Amino acid sequence: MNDTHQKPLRKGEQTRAAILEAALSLASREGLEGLTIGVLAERMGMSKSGVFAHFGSREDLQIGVLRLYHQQFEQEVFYPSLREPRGLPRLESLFARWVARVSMEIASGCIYISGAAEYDDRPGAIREQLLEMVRLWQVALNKAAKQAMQEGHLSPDTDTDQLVFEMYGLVLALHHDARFIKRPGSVERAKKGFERLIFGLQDASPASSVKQFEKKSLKKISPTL
Amino acid sequence: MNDTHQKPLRKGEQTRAAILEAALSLASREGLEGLTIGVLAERMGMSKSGVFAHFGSREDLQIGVLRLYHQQFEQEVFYPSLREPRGLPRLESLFARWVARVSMEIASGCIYISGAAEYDDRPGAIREQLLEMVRLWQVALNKAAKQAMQEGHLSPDTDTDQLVFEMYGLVLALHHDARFIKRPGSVERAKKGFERLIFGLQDASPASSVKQFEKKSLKKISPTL
DNA sequence: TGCATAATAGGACGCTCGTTCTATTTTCCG
DNA sequence: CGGAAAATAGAACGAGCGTCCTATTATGCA
Repeated sequence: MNDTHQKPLRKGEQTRAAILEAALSLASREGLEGLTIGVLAERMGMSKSGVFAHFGSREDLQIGVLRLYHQQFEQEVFYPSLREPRGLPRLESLFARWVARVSMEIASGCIYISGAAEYDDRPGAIREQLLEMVRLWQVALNKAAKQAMQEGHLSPDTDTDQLVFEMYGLVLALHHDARFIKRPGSVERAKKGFERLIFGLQDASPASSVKQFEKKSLKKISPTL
Repeated sequence: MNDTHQKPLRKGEQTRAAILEAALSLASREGLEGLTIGVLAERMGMSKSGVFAHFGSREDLQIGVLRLYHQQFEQEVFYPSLREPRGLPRLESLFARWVARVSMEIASGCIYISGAAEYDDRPGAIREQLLEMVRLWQVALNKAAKQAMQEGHLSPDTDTDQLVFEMYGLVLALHHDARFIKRPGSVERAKKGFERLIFGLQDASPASSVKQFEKKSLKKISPTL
């Protein structure tokens, strides 16, 4: 009953972290559902039970992987973009870093995206955890879009939910074409799509020019746009 | 050596077809990789070996499911759209029917999309089959887009690969938000995205008005577009 | 109606999985 | 250093998997 357990000792946490790293790399390639304790143990040079003991169950391991991924994503994509000025620059940075990360992950795979497919219809703690993270990310994008509106960088009538939907679509298409079809040029297409998307949403009213933000020129799909 | 085998008898093909239908329904929910012979047999009220005998292997079963899905997709989405006049009407029909099918599949799942995630990195006959089908579909969309260009419905400089990329993105986002996040309104967002996409690509040159195709009005994201 | 053959059932196989139990080794603090 | 506690190994479990083999039942043509 009384919580008399001491702070856990060093070695355990250290290997636990190493296991989680290996597990993340494995889950990126094989999917969270394809992550297997046996293979993980082999890759770690440990016994199955040795690995297992660090997590109460496979599900806890998977959730640990999820949390680690989330942490990396925040570190690499979200936080650095907060250093950009709020408004369109920050929104652009979020998208650019997101695309950069996904395109670096082409060989391994984005767990947010592959996980969404795996846990479509599979209730449980893993789905819940993943859902929360993806929601958080979409909310962050939405907030940045709303700020861009408030700053006058985007039209005041912008439907930010729609904007985030389409941004997500571009990244999903990138992931799909690059990773499944293995077609080159997908990164450029995602960027181009975003430029076109933003171009159509920039505020055309003269007042907005006060914000020292000139309407970006569009390397367009169609010159007659 | 000599092919003296007769045309196979009726009953076998009949149950084979029934099994494939059940397998498709199962694979839609659980994924192709989650399709299991035991569960399938149970659902069919047959023995595992009874089911198995109709296919040389699980892989052949999965490929059969894939082919059945493709056939349904063609029947429901592709062929009906060919009755629309070539150009933008046909392209719009393809997209609309595609979206309609995916939104009806929200409870089960689109195998093209879930399969793409599952067979990202898993070489073999299944991936090859799936890849061919998805490529075929993208080529069909591309062809329709090119025709819309030739008919003067879209600007002659339209990058159709880019257009198909973004169309695919919209459907992927629809699938993601509706099926994983279970957020309502995704269908409308996909349609809205497509309208915006097409709006930006319509030919503004006066000559194009000859084609009796007026520039569609846009229920826009942003009224100041 | 018979009879070859197709269709199905039942059981067993080898494998991998997550998990548990117990024993052994390693770690780290008093 | 010594000894409690943590970390790991090793073996075994029960279940589910695809597949194979052999018997049994159902089918459909002569």
